[in-house]
Amino acid sequence: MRAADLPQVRSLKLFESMTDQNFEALMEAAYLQTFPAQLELIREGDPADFLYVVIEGCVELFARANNRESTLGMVHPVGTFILAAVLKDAVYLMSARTSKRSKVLLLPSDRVRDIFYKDDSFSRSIVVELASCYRSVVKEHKDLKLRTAVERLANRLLRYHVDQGETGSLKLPHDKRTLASLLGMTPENLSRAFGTLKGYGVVVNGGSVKLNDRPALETLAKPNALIDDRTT
Amino acid sequence: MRAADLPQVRSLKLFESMTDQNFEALMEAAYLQTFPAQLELIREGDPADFLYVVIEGCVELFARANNRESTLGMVHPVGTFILAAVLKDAVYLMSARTSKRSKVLLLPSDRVRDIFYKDDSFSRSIVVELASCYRSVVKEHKDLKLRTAVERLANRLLRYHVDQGETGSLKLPHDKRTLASLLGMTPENLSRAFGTLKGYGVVVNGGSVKLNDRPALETLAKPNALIDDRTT
DNA sequence: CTGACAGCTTGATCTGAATCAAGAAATGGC
DNA sequence: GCCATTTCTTGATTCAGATCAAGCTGTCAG
Repeated sequence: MRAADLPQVRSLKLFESMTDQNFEALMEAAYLQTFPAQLELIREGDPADFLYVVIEGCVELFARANNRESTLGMVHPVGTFILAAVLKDAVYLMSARTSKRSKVLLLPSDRVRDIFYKDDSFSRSIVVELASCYRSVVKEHKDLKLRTAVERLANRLLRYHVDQGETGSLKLPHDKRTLASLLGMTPENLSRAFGTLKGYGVVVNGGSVKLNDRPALETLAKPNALIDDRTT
Repeated sequence: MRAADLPQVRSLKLFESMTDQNFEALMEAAYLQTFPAQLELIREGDPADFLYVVIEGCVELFARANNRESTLGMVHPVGTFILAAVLKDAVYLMSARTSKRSKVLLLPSDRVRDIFYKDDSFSRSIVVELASCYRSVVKEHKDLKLRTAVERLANRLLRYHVDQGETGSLKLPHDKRTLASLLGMTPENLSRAFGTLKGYGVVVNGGSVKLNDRPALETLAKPNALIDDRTT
């Protein structure tokens, strides 16, 4: 990878406190690449050759089985994916594709494991990242098992709203097809769910959403820190 | 805790390669306790004061929201639970109760974090354990999103069958109520799902299940290593 | 043995969500 | 700008699974 890209990568939380020597050893074998939209980066079942870090753009994690496909998560800058597979030297459980043009850092997994065991600071960052990813999936799982489709959508809108600065309106960060799959429903059903939310002050216009009656929406959504909070 | 219990704990994979000194420091503040069935050990939302290790018995992990309750997992010996909350010093995302009389090891979480940072061998074991838990939840999530209720039950039966030595019959390890919740369905629907599986050679008698037509059951279940395999 | 109770099953019905089938609206290429 | 393609919405219908309501079965205390 090019030397000009190094400072940008070095400043990521994952790498900032590791030693220069180990950082160089890690980057020596790394690739920083820009991929077009809709490119399949990894396929579930393949051995975990690289750890991926999304630097710019957005990557969709998904899985297939029984002729069905489901979106399991969206990774935004700066986030990693398939960390557990790399640490365990196992196969990927999820596939990944870019959802828009994206800059992605690829770190060879044997190198990551080497330095994980050498560099205490790096291993701590990794563990925090891994624990966070773990808790995110648990929250997703609770969301799916304990809520109806409309409740999931309502809470998701409230989350995006907070992410985007609580201005009373928000932009959907993904197309509705993807959002539907992420929320565990069909696109048709997402449309209808938006219809239901009209009664709670939710006005949709393409990818723009206005929340005109937050109290009503929250009464419906019943947001729960143990499912919706991104930080803990 | 009593000195007599130490060797048993020391031999657990999580602790076997750490230094004596660190092991003693960890155990000094630990409790090894036996709890009766149906005792709530932790409640979601509480701060993670202890890391739990199930030594004997069985512990159910579950969560509540919106007047609904769902079983998220069952922990058998020797398994840990709420490791991520302990490492992140955050609140528990799940509640836990004993499903039968159980012997459980409680490790104060500040002590676990201290020694995690001091003892390389321990931290590696922890990371492997954490990565494994993470991958398990991802698999659960895929199971729920990509399969119907009958498919989930069929695959679960095949899993128990393998766990118990592929003798052609198996014992359900939990009562049907719990199994239903674990599989994301109601007890009534579990009954009906067993009814459907009769056509595939599945004969149920209380907690005993016979699989009389494995090929048919597998055709229905379409087991998938990336969802069902426990080891990778 | 008997009654009470929990756990499970079965049947009837209802409901949330998927599917099927058109349209409508946005998007992109030329 | 205009057509072609994709994305989204809307309506009709079907289906899986939840809920409601009895009934059944095994267990256990007395």
